[in-house]
Amino acid sequence: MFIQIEPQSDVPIYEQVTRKIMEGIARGEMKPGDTLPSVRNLAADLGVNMHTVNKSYHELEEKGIITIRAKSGAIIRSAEERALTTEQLQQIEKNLKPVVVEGMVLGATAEQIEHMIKKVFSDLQIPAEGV
Amino acid sequence: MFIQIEPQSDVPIYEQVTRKIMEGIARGEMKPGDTLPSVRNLAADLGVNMHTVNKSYHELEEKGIITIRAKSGAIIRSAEERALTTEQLQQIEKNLKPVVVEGMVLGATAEQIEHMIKKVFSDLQIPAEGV
DNA sequence: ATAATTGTTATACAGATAATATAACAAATA
DNA sequence: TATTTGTTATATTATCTGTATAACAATTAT
Repeated sequence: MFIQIEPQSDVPIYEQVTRKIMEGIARGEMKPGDTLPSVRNLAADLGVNMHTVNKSYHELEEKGIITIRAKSGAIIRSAEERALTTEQLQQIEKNLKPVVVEGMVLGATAEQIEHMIKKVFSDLQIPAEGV
Repeated sequence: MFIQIEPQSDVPIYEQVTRKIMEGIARGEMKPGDTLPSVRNLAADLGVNMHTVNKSYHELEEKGIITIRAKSGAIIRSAEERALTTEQLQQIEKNLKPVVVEGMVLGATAEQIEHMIKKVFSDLQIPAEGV
């Protein structure tokens, strides 16, 4: 697997793994139905402990992104299976708020921030509406 | 001061304080040149330790939002003093990315996310361009 | 000038989190 | 049947979070 970890980051390793996998899915490198590598294999690839990867997988499951089949493996859920709930929308907004507020206070305009979001989308090669 | 803390949140107290102060500035409740309450006073108001508030203030200073005058007090920097640097823009984008990616993977569109950002702006009663 | 306030620094402590290290278990798979 | 899988358990180390005191020196108020 293609994941690269920054050991001295302030972001915990398990969180980095979670994000990288989400990025992989967003990029389309991993598709619904695909099986994630076993926690032992991925841990060995990254040079980290099994439990660290296991924690990531459970975080992804809690977010509704994957399904863990006990003693079998983890598969990526399809878009239908993970239909966006209002709770999830609220959670996204909750996560978004402090970042946007900080940008505002530093002097960024709504246009600048919206531009960044389009950039994130385009960097992941997912066409955003009207771009 | 008007800050309310959630003791059992997964967000550290010092981070909550930092965010609430940024919100206050974004709302215009606190303006550039204004003095923040002393770390001891605010800590007493919130019922937390002095060092916890002190950590928030230093985080705000590191972000370029306030200036701490040693043994005197902390004042909010003006928009001119904190002119948005490219590094700060990159930092905002860096903070924005994982949140946006998660939204994408969960099925949110760029339009939905942009709408949330406009909502954050409007909730803080700061008019966003073209809204 | 004196007293109070301020951020700073230092030390110590307790609790939670992060990460690693082994190990064994039971179900699923080869 | 043997291997692989996630699960569970225990233990250890390090870092982070938060509190608790205390003293210091500069600023500010009286």
